[in-house]
Amino acid sequence: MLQDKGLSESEEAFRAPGSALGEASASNAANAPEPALAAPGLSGAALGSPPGPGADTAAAAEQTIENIKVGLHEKELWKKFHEAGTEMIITKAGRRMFPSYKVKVTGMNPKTKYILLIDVVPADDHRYKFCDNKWMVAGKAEPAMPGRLYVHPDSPATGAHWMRQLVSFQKLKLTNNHLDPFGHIILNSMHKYQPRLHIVKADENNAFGSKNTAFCTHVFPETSFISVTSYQNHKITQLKIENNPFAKGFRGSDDSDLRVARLQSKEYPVISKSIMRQRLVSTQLSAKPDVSPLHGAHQALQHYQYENGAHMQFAAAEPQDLPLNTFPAQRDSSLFYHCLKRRDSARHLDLPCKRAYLEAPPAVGEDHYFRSPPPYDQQMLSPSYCSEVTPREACMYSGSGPEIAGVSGVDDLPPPPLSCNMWTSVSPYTSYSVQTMETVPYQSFPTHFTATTMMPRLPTISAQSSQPPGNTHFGVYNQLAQSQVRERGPTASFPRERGLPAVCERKPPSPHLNAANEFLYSQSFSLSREASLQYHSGMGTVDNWTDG
DNA sequence: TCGGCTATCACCTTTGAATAGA
DNA sequence: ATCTATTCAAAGGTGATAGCCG
Repeated sequence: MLQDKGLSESEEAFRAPGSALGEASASNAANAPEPALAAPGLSGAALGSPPGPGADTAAAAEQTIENIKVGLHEKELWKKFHEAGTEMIITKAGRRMFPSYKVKVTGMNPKTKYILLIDVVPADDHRYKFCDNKWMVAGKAEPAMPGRLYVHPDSPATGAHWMRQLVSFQKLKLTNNHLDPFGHIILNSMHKYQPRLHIVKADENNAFGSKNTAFCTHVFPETSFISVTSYQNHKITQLKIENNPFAKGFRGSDDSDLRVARLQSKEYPVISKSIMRQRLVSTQLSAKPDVSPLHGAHQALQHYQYENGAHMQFAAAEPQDLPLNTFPAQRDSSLFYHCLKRRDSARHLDLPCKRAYLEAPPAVGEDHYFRSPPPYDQQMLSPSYCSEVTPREACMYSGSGPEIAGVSGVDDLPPPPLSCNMWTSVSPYTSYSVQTMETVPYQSFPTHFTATTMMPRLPTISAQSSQPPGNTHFGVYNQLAQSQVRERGPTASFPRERGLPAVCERKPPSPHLNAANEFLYSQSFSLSREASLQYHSGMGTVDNWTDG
């Protein structure tokens, strides 16, 4: 839970132009249900605090999803980690991210309901090793893990709700357990990943996967990280210890070492035996040939069939012998990556092992997986498309009924609970190309930017199966795991908001929880793969959704 | 042999219930 | 009777460490 101090700092910073909160925003109208007349930019009321009741009507008429701006909380902290090469521990039981992913959202329609979710996609197709105090490519990436989404527990909620306070994803957990039953995001160790925030509109005209679903995607390059099972870079270890309150127990004597080291102008202070050991290990590693021992072992997995995998590639990244911070530090943190129609749908891999896993998950049936993302149109990259209003398609899970979509008609009631975690599917590695907008939209789009999808890991298990095109299947797995129950279960009452109530993290227990969970667990969806779509500044809508 | 993974540990924060006081 | 503040124990998160495993 974020401390009051942190929140106030955050909001203060957010109100300031060019503040430490990186912002990302979409522009250009695209969504049919809303008039596409919004002027770019935000009103003052939209910044920092939700508009008052009087402003709602006007705001509702003008605010479209492309006007949504997202600021990364604790951007400076993220930058610190990024510059050192962020590492995130992954464990079998799941480990939280630190820094945690928290954002400030503005520009939403206060009365429209939105779903906020995060996915974590591979930043490239390499496996890394830490050698000579830096990360180096150690081979080809292992097959991607089952793609999962972390849906914010408050979803769906009104724009006013999201804008009222920081939106915290601090309970998101990362795991390396391929059979993880808790809905944590599954990653491969020693791989580089990029978290992405998706905002999906969920009003009655845009009900969670229905036609014209609008969404936008926000990526903060400084939140990229390499997943590890134990820290490799002692600098990261120290940053974690210094900044993570849970690790306060490891401060102590090291602090004196740090002070001494600073006095001695050492770049890397001598901290502890473990750090010394790490250095020795790193030194030893540096003498090893740059070969991934697992590479060969996973060759067989490269046959997994898939399609519609996202293509995303950080243009500035040099895969060879790079420190983690391959994103230029000077780059605007609010880079916005366009979601594009995938052009190269013929790119397939056949991975029997992975497929077998996906088709027979331990606790979830096949129907609970996303199977296919919609295609994306690369042409959306062209500025000439920006003002067009054409059918769009988003690869988004869908729900049937207002309960899940949050279309209750009573905006200010607590939104019905939605599972925090869902199975999506896995599209094994493809390459990725990334569209970066920085602060000058629609310029300098690299030509290699072929395609991205909002859910690049949407599975395509049945891509070449008997399932006809246009009827690909989306499945949703709901996390019913004890962790989630514990986090949001009936015992998680709210006698009062201790500490900070200003973070969208906890919500009162709801009697609808089980129903929603069951719904999500059992529902499966499909969407037309042939539907055309266009993305405007990372926003898309869904056409031709069909319930499975 | 070695790099990566896992279980376990001590330490710390967070959380929520219980209690006391206003 | 209600609300607020304080206390405390349990739960949970952290990095460190040793040992296992492929």
